[in-house]
Amino acid sequence: MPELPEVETIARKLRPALTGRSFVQVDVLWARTVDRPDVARFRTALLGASVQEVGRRGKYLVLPLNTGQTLLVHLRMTGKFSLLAPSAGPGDDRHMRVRMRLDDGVWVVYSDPRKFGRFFLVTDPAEVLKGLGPEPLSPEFTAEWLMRQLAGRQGEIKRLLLDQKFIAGLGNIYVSEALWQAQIHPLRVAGTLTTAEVERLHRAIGTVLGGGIANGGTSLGDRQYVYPDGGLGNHQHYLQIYDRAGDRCPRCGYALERIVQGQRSTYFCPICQRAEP
DNA sequence: AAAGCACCCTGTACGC
DNA sequence: TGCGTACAGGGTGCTT
Repeated sequence: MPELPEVETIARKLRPALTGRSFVQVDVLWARTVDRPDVARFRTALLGASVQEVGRRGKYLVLPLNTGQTLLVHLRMTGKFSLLAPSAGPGDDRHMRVRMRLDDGVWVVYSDPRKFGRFFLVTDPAEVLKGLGPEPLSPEFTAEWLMRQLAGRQGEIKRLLLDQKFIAGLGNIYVSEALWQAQIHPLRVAGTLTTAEVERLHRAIGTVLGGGIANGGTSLGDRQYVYPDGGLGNHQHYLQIYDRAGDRCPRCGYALERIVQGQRSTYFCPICQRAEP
C-alpha cells in the first residue's frame, strides 16, 4: 500500500527513465484505470507528448507534459510500475492495466491486481490535487501549524492524520508508527494533545516518513511491493508495530494491540501510548 | 466537524 | 482437498 515514502521512492526510480522521453505507444487494458478523460482521448493526448519531470504530491505521482497537460497517477492499494528494457518487451503480467512505450523503446507497465489505481490527464493539476493538505516534509508543516490545526478538533487523532485533506501522504502504516513513536494513543481526541505531545508528533511524522524514504520504501506482506526497477524496499524491517498485534512492544515489552478505527486497523501499545495527556 | 457506510476489486486466510 | 465466504484497504461520495 504505497504511502508517501513509497510514492516518493517510485518517483525517484521513474524519473531518470521518463524525464525528457515521449510516449510512442499507449495501451489501456482496463478502461476504468483511466479516470479522465475517456480512454480514447487519453491515448490521443498522451501519444507524442513528452514528460518534463516526475514529481509527487501526497500519494500522487505528478508528471507535467510538454503539451501543457499533466498526468497524475494514484496507485491506491496495489498499483505498481515496472520499467522493462526494449529487448524484454512489456511482459505478460495478468494484472497489467496500462502499458506505455517510450521513444527509446523502454516499456512502462502499470499493473494493479485490485484495479483501484487511477490515471488522470488534466490541464490543471489542481483539479485533482486541490483538496490535499500540506506536505508533511515541507517547511510549512511546522509544530506550530499542527498545534493550530488540532485546536478544537473533536475527532480521534489517528483518523484525522489519515485524512488527506488534513495532511497529504500519510497512510495506515506510517500513522501507526508515528503515534507509537510520539507515545500518543490513537483514540485521543485531537484537540486535547498538549504542546509537548504535538511537538513529539510533529517530529515523529518527519522521522518515520524520512526513514521510510531513506530505506527506499516498504515492501510488505502478500504484495511484497516491488519498485519500477524490480527491487524491494527495506523499510519493512524497520517498522516497530504495524501488523504486529500480540508481539511485544519494542519500547516497554507489553503486548501490542489492534483496534479498528474508521473501518481500518490501528496498531498501538496500550502501555506507552497513554490514553490521557 | 465528525462519523458511518457502500462502493470499487481481488488475493488471501479461514472455516467446514 | 476443495469450496464458499469474510476480510483488508485508500479514497470518494452520500447520509446522518
